[in-house]
Amino acid sequence: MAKFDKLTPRAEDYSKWYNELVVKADLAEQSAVRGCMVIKPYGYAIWEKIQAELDRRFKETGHVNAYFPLLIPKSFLSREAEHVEGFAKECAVVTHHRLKNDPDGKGVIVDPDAKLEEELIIRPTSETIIWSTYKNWISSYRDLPILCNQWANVMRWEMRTRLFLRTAEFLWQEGHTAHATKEEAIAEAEKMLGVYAEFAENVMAIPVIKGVKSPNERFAGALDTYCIEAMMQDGKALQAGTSHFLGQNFAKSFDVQFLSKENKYEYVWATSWGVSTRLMGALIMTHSDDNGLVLPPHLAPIQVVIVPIFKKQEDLDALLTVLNPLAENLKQKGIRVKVDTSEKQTPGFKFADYELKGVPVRIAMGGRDLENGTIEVARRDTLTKETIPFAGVEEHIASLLEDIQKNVYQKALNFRLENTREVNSYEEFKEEIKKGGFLLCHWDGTPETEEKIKDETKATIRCIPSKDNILFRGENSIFEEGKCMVTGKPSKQRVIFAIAY
RNA sequence: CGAGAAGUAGCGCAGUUGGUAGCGCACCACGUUCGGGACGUGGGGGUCGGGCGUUCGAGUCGCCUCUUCUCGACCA
Repeated sequence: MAKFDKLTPRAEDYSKWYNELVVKADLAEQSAVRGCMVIKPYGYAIWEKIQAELDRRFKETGHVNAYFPLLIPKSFLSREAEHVEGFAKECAVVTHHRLKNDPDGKGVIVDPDAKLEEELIIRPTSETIIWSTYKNWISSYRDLPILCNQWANVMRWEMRTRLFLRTAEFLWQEGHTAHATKEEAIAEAEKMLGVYAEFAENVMAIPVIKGVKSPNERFAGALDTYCIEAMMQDGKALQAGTSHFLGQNFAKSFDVQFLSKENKYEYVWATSWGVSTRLMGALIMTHSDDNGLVLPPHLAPIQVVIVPIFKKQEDLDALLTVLNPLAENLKQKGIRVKVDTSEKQTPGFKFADYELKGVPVRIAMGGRDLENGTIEVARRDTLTKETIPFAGVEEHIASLLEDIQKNVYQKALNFRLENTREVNSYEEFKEEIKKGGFLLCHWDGTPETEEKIKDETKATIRCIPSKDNILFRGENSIFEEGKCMVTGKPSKQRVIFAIAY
């Protein structure tokens, strides 16, 4: 046995485990630029699956893709007061448009003569540039609604970054819609939250809680922020997606009005919604184990890897006479298969490596199997393997993939349910929050109380959950009225507190 | 921005009192291996983050500087 670096176990150092896994599973790495990551082909393949699945859902709900510029005039950002307040501290600014040779002869310097008339900021989000554009697109109620999405990169100059979870530059999609009525805009924001939740659960196998953000956690410039929240294996919460009802804030800031059927000018109602490469972090921290990544089959770039075990070329040739048709049959069923015939590594290395990369199903076949008409099938989620008859293995694999998809979801849901509890006093809360997980508590609805809790315990309100969530097993009093655990004032329902990423 | 740590081969690291820059992995060649991270032999690869200084001589000592990581602060 050769020496090789095993992952740091989760129990030893969760944060270290995550960092190592991202790099060793070939998902991403640090780049030469602080805070910016290189997403490697394997990681990007997963992101492409995420994109494809989401994009299809956006189209199905009537949205179209467009592209707006990377650079935003500085003055645009300040049009909406809360918006600028939220983002100003983390904007990269373009001030010049030319370099020139350093007179010292060492490299280049910024040409002071090339200073921009108006400085440009690299988008931290695109509401302002989009609403300045929508002004030109909208004049009548007949122009509405506008249902645009864009796939783009954005930049937020974060102090501390972590691959996928918080990077200075990240990839995302941002939907920006314009509506004639408040009701329609709210319905849109809620609909897209539903799309995110369905996608997270069915494709990513991540159970999420749908809810509304408290005022403290609301998007800068929104009237309401809806969100899906997930629980990571260390008991911390991760916001996996948000959808905002923006009211008429941006329409007023950019003077976007339409003439109604009644021939009256009205301001347009807006929403925006987005998910980012942070979902990759959620994916990793929801399912993976000490052996590496665990991918839900619906997202895995390789769903089934076939590893022939051979000594000589003729052994491989013999195996391939059955394995190539098998791979072909699986492809016919729409299954993503790789046959790894490389001689560069031994089978044992390949087994460990595909485990590290989270491939859901591994098939191995050697000379012995060939004689016996059997094949070895191993599943990544349970780390179990079985030797089964070769005949009819395709059907077995197809249903196995579905089993794995369901199992990883169920496992994550069970974990969340086991780590969600009701807490009634602030004293109890201070103790319980140290153990991690979601705490369901009564809160008086004031930012002051939330702030106090945050200062004293680091926990924040992740969301005010809506009723269509599985939050708890059995009896609970989540949606009953009660008294705030801190102030004793009345509370309409319990909210979710947690330490968040 | 505060505290700590670290920059030496592609990666991970060692380098004692200042004296010709090394190890493991990876890479290349050949051979043996191959059912859970194989092995042997041979080979290629370096501006020791950068600058200045001390010294006959600096990876090593001093000063300056740049960068990265971890933990805080910050994070709509």
